[in-house]
Amino acid sequence: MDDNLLQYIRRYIDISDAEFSLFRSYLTPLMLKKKETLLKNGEVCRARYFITSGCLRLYYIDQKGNEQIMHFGIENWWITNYDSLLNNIPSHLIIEAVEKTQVLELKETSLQELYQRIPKTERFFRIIMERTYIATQRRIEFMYSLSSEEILKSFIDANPEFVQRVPQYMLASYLGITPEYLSFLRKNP
Amino acid sequence: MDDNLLQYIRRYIDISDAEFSLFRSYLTPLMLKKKETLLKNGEVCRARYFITSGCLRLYYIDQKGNEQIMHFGIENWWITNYDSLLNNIPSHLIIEAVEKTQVLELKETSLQELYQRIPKTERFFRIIMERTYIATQRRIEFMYSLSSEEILKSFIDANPEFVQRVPQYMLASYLGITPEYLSFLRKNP
DNA sequence: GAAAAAAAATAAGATATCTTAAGAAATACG
DNA sequence: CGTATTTCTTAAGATATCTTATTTTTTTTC
Repeated sequence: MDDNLLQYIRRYIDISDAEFSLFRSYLTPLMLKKKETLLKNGEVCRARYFITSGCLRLYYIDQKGNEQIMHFGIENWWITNYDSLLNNIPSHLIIEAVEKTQVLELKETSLQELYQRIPKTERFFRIIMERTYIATQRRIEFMYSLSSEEILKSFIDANPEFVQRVPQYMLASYLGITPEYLSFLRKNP
Repeated sequence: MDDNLLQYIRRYIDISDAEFSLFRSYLTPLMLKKKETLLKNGEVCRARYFITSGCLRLYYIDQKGNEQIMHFGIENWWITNYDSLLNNIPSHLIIEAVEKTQVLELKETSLQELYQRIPKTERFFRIIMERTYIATQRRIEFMYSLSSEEILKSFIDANPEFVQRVPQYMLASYLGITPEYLSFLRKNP
């Protein structure tokens, strides 16, 4: 688990073993059962979570009472509600385990301290943020230019193993279509 | 112009006048006429641009040959193609002036140097990236949960002055609808 | 200031996607 | 293991949005 994280960090910055130990000491492992939540509706988000195993989803309940999934998080991804975390506002987004999931919690207060003690972590989180943003941009472009059928097809092609892990109705929500229509699209190829 | 930039930076980090001068020396002012481009299809993006006046749009041409606008940039916003810039890949996104526009160009090579010379600039750009990401997240949530009619209405309500500045067909593209449908929606309130 | 070009409006018909409702299949649970 | 709950499928009818084509209005250009 720690090895994964270390490798992950070293993809982006040089960090000594001692520095990593310090970094690691700011992280708290949490184990979540399926359907347990990390962040509830109305709570202010106070931490980021690095997923070491399992799968989380970040979603909200819309006016009509439907769950709308913004994105999923899997192994080696950070997940949080940045808007709530950085602007100190209550979250209407919910972070919940899709399956049994292990995360490392990094409290935002700890992170600010970490930035002081190991300045290069600021670079690390800048890079993470850049990459997260780029992923989102690509996704928007995708959704803008493809029909639902094409979006579904290319998502399944790109993430065949992941598609097996989540219920189809969650996939439909993530892709912005109804489960019924997803079912229809799968049947009529 | 420089004052605007200085104020803007000081919203996020403490920076001395001397440091700001140094920062400023890495920026090159460019003046764009309407329809001039900062980034062409197929080019690798090498810089970020801080808009001091005017308006730019970032868009691509989809399979059907339609322009698809990803977003606009106005005064006091940074604009670039992060995917191309940071991954050194050719851009299929185009950055073009919607009206006469003045920008300050920050080459990526200069920025890397700046990170070394004034480490706190790393913090500044981390924060910019976070805020940019949050804006995008909010937008996705918006587009997921509202009908075209609601999206249009709330965009116009939130940005009445901006709506006057860009042609309607660009607004339609940005909001993900056809110009004809936008026209229809305006007529049938 | 007139001609050309670009942008916006209108409207009819086409299509993608949603809604509703019911039954079938799969999974979780005691 | 059998019942309860959740998830998935199917299909018909409804609706939002697009397409195409034409006309009108506005803006640009010489």
